[in-house]
Amino acid sequence: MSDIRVRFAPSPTGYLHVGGARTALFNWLFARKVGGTFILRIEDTDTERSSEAMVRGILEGMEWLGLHYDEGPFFQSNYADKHRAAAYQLLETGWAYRDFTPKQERDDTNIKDQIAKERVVNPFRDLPKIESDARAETGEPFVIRFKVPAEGKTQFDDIVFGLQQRDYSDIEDLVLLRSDGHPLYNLSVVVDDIEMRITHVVRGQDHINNTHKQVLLYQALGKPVPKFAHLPLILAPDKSKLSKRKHGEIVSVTTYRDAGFIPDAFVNFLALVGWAPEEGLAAKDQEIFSREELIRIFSLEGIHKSNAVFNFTEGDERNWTDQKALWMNFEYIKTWPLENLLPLIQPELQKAGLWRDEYFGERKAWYEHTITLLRERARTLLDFAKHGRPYFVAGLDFEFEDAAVKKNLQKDPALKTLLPVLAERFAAMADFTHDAVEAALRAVAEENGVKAGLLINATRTALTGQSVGPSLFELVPAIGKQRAAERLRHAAGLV
RNA sequence: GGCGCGUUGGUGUAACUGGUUAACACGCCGCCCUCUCAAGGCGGAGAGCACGGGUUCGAGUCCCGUACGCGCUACCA
Repeated sequence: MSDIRVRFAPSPTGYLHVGGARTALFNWLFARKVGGTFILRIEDTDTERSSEAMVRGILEGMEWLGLHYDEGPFFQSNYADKHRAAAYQLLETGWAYRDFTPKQERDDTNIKDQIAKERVVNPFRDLPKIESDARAETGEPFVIRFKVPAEGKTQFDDIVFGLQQRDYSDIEDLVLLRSDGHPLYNLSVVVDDIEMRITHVVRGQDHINNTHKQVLLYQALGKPVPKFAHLPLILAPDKSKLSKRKHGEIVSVTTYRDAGFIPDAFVNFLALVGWAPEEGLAAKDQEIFSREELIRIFSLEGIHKSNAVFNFTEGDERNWTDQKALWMNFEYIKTWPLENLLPLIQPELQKAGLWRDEYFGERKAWYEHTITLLRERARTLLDFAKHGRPYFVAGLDFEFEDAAVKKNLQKDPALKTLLPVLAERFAAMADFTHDAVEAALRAVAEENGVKAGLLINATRTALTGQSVGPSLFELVPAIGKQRAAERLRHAAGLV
């Protein structure tokens, strides 16, 4: 195992955002690739916005994606003492100062804007230490601010964005400790990353500005600066930042779990937004990658700089999320090894009350064959219970779609007599196979002077209640002789 | 406003250190197959690489400017 250590550090917002999921994924891939350590740390220093329930959403998302962490979850709030100590250390070493400006004054946005615009130097910045200590002694409230040097600039070489520089004059004296003694984000992050010996910080591009501040903190604390890789953002179709408030459930990965996505498919999709394998590492134009392949070919250098758009149509039920993600899921359902797929389908059938343990035993062959039939047309895992219901229930415990009944059963009154005829023919068959069923059905059609198609489509609806589905002669044997005959007789009543 | 970053078809991406008619996938359209719907096969439309200048024999690839977009600009994270 190498000594490379990375972390994913979400704030507990109650759900794992797709952008966050990709950040987690890239950290995970990188760690696995180099044999490093992947750490999960919950940034809950803002106690007002944190709760256990909020954390659970994150954990659930990680779990579903299969992004297992080697250490954690750590909770940043547990280390507040260390963060505070660091703030006081910086105060002692002269890298920070007490700011006694009353809070009300600071909360006034007009005053704040003015200070920012005119680059007003904080009056407490150079308050003599003795005086500062004395005022603190009397109980006068203060915040601890970092003292950004007057001249010079920060710089770091971002793995994705290249050399980044910032004049000190463009960085404000950030608050390290609130007046209630609460440590703030930039300080906490740096102290924790030092403590956890993080070597590579891989996070969203929206943190680039913070990074300059953090570099300063590392230096003031006399610690080595880790390497940084900032990721481009994932935007909504209107190019605005993807947010739950604005875009709803589509941003939460649990939505994809609940919508019947295969986690590997979603991971595969996510990996390809903002990143592509470097030439030669993967087959040209390859897009389907297993986790193992992704780990093998992943590199931070392959991440690109421009933001990506997550393409979906609001209000469109079929294209409720990115079409390529949808396609990817379908592709996995269709082509994944059956033994991978089966464990994901079982819970879906159980939820719908369709599961029978004999699918593991004497009905195994039938079950697996039926699943291979259904997977051809399933777009999500949910479809196995939805479209598959007629295959798994006894009798007539499934829905007849109105449109299907109208289109295929009520199309020709002759079906009223033909369906029972077909039922009897089926019931009398010894060999209920694809070819035998086809021969029987075509014979009935010919004897009665109707087109086979009429009977075929009517039979499909009779047996499944649906107008679409697998090839009929595959379908009928899967339903079986008994149920097929029974459903055909029943359907005659619907004509 | 300030600071930073970005810009290849509708979307995601490709195009070795500048070198043939800018490639692939999703989506879209059409044809074939066909018992339905998909899938699959074949074909097509769709960007001349944000725009304007340069450098060069030659630029999507280098330089400058403009526009647009995005991020950050808290005693939030």
